Amino acid sequence: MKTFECGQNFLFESFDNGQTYYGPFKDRIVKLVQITPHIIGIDSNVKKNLKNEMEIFLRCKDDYNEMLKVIAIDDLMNEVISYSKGLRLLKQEEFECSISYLLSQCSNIPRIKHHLRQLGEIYGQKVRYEKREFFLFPTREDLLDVSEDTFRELGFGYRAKYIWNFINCHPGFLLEEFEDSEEFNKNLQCIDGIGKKVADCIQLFGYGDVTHFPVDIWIKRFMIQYYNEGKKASTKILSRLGRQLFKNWAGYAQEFIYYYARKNMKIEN
DNA sequence: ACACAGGCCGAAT
DNA sequence: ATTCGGCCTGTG
Repeated sequence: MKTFECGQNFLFESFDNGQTYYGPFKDRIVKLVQITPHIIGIDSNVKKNLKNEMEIFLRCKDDYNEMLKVIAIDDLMNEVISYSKGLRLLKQEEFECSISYLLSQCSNIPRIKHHLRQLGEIYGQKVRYEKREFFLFPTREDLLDVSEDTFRELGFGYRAKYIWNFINCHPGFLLEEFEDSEEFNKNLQCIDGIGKKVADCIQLFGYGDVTHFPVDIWIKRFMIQYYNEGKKASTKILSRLGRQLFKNWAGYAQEFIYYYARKNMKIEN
């Protein structure tokens, strides 16, 4: 399932080469099965309100075809789309998402997954589901008593301070709502350890604001090569460019491009 | 063994 | 407004 192979979520995993994925979502373990290219089967150890929760998680209300039309701005994007089509953007749980992207900086996917799994195994609730053992991701409250040193011992390195600070110094953060998308973005960047890229990711994947266009190293390579005549540009500039090109669906374009770029672009510079 | 990661921060241009 | 070194440490 492309949705879980494009680096937006770190805790869902497949046990059968990609037909079925299991992972934590809020208070439960969810199973998603690709039945046909267009149909996803859903199950969970907690059935209550499952359909509604999954419609939000999988962003079922988005007009996928409309989105495709808007981001198909040229031949290149048509190629990207035909390669990445089927991928769904997720609207993840806010706290887990924030911690994930705070940990992601200057790291790599296997390591990020390892760190997040450790948090689950130590501080999250254990759940048995279909004869397997899973762990929910801890809530902010679950992590209030954990010291910065402990996070360091888990291998977070200099990110330990960011994580501790986020948990302990921004208790109201998740509840805050901002009318203005830009204002929220700036407020996120005021938090220690959150810069432009991480703020964009949290806003896009955690708060469901698909107008944002996070620029990581892969997006940067792609954008510079194809939409900036090979000239260097800052992530800030490229993020703005992405939003100009792909309008209100920039977040989808970003994930489509990411999936495409990781598989198809050679590493240069 | 030893650079290098899906950045951020602060200081110095 | 842009560039640069340092930050931690698991992974390749």
